[in-house]
Amino acid sequence: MLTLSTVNVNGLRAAAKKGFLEWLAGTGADVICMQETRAEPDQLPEAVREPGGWHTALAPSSAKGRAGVAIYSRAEPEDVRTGFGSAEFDESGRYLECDFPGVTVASLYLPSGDVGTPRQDEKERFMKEFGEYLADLRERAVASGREVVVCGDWNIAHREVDLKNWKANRKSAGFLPEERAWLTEVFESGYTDVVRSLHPEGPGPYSWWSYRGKAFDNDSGWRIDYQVATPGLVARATEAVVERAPSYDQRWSDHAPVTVTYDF
Amino acid sequence: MLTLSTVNVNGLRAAAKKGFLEWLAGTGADVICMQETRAEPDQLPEAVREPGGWHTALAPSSAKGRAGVAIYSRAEPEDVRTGFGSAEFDESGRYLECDFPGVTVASLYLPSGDVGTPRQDEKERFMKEFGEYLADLRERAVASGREVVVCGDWNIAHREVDLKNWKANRKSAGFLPEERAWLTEVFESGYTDVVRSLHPEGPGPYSWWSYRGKAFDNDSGWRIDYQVATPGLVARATEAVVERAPSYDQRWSDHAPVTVTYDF
DNA sequence: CTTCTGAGG
DNA sequence: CCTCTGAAG
Repeated sequence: MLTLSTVNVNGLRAAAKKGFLEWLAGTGADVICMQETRAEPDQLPEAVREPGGWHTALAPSSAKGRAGVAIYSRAEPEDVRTGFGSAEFDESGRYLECDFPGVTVASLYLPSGDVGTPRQDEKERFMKEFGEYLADLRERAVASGREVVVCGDWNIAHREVDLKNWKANRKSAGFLPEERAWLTEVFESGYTDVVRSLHPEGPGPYSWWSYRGKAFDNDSGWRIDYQVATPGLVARATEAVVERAPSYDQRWSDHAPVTVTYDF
Repeated sequence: MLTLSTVNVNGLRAAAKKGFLEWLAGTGADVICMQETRAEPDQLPEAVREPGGWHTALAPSSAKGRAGVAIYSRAEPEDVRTGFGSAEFDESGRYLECDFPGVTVASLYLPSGDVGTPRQDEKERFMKEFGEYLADLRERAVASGREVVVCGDWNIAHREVDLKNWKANRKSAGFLPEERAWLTEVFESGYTDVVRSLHPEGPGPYSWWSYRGKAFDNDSGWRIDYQVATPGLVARATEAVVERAPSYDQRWSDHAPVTVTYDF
């Protein structure tokens, strides 16, 4: 049994002040992938950087206060690797892999952008490079008989059922035709969207609600956090939940943890 | 009877969220001089920009989020003037005058600096220019039979009794020999430190406690907020209080209001 | 609306 | 330690 959680914490320091550590103490997950830690290891309190019972792998961004991914695991990883061989992105705190027996778990934070801005161009460059890496990763997994799951904030809603307001967002970054097409390619290249495979019907479950306006209270959310896995894992996935907070004030991030149990 | 308060609000927007408006509603002051408003008029909520029963004169800095002085008064001023004729400082939100019958009330926010930094050089340039202006202001007051009081954050403790830890601060900006000498000059040129004249004994009353460490709880304060007045007002000053908050959490600024009643 | 930063205090 | 800012989300 392997239970995997992924959550964009929107600042690990802020999250820790608002309840992340209580969630961590209560979770049954074996591995937790985090995104947007937005901190150097030295900036984190001890209880966050090295919580008892967990091994922690951190990949901060070279730009202070930006991005940053991490993987916490009850078992010590066999190997830890940062980046995916990209000159542009390997120091940007967006990708981290940990190997466990028979399975590689990755934490991904795909750039977010706004249409017509340099950040959106960056997102597109990332998608291109990372897509190629995913193909390579899969080939190596097949060759070595390992499974792979890439957990994280992909910053793209795949289909209309993956966001509350798809009509209003047809021209919004995160739901652009080219972004959706890219995800489709990923999902047709030997990787599967595990939550959707367990819950074929939408709408949702959403995993992100903007802090702006009343998005959370109106459940005006997006499903942009995924566990994207190779077939051996998909076949063994038994349960998926999005741990939506009970109320606005009980949130410690604008994203909710996406947790999947694998009979592995 | 004229009651005058002066207080560095350390961000009028923040202060308003923490109790400034309640203090305003309860004060018996007729005129309130404020410093470090740190806001453009448009950034202020209506209840702060135009509270009922008050006339408000604002002199924001041209640099957003910095400095800024204001004068609130129950009576409408006869005249309002910003700056003191300085090319360098007139747009910096550091000086504002309001005329009332027989008396000119000014709100002053003297720059603060750190030894060896450009800000300290700026403070020194300000002291020099403003010292000359004070002499001129006094001459005009004498000639026209008006009184003058310059209220504000002068960012200088005058004597050893004016801060808790004078020995440790002999080389600190705000208690440098040259700054203290400058204040002595002011106080020997026809202006008087009204609070000290009513309370000749120190230590204190302090008007500022750093937010750092336990300065407030230890009463490790500085007296840097003054009402500096011409003789006709000094002679009529009957009572002076520093409205130190009852506890750390009840503060809405790191400074306390300094309130003087004049039998005028 | 929130989290960072860095300047300023 | 606190309040702004501006970038970012």
